[in-house]
Amino acid sequence: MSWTDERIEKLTKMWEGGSTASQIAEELGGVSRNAVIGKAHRLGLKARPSPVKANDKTADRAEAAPAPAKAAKPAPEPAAPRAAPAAPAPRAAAPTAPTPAAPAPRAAAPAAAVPAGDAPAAAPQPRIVSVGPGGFLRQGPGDQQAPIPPAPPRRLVPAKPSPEIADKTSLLDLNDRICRWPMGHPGEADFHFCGEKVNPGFPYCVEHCGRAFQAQLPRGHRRPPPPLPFGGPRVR
DNA sequence: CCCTGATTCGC
DNA sequence: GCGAATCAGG
Repeated sequence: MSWTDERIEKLTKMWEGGSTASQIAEELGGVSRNAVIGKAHRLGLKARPSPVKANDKTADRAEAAPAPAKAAKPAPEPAAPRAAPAAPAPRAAAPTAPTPAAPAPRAAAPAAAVPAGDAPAAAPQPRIVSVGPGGFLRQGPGDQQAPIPPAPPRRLVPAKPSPEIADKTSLLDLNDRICRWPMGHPGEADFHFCGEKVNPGFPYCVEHCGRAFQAQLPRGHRRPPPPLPFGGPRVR
């Protein structure tokens, strides 16, 4: 697969929307998670909370002697790696949380680059109450402007499996007082459980206890095994 | 182990 | 430019 404009667009959209690289890769199809990340970086749209990049400890005091015991590898010159990434904003450590780029007062275009080095004026920033999942900003009820990155498009799942089993005993309905004898095949839409009142002391109702527990007959008098509750192993 | 994103580097 | 391999934190 190649990176067509459409695919790039989708990647960009999902990436900025907060989808994980895996989700994006799955959605696009034909590409791996790594491919998505690599492409995203090449496109210049990086910058999302990375689980591994949270490092930012101020150097600490009372910590001198212990040997670093690190860098078992090449450890080349710290400077001059590869293509010098135009480090845009080496701004001093901001005391506040690293919230997403403050919405520009004018052009609301979510530009990837934030070269604005020094903006002394405190722009009419919306009052940020909290940061929701995906990094979008919650605002106070009085604030007008809608949150610009709207809720990230997460994958949706149906609230209910299907109306067919709505009145049937599902896995979640099981307790130790109702018969858990399976009806149908697991994985199928109408799979459910017996749901009858249990035979006290047993996990099944009286009827299914009769199926589950059978007297051991003397050798030579065994009957062929009863049909398995699931109808036997299924072949896919 | 699983997940995540970041980085490297041969192609 | 691409992406597998690798790294490293959660």
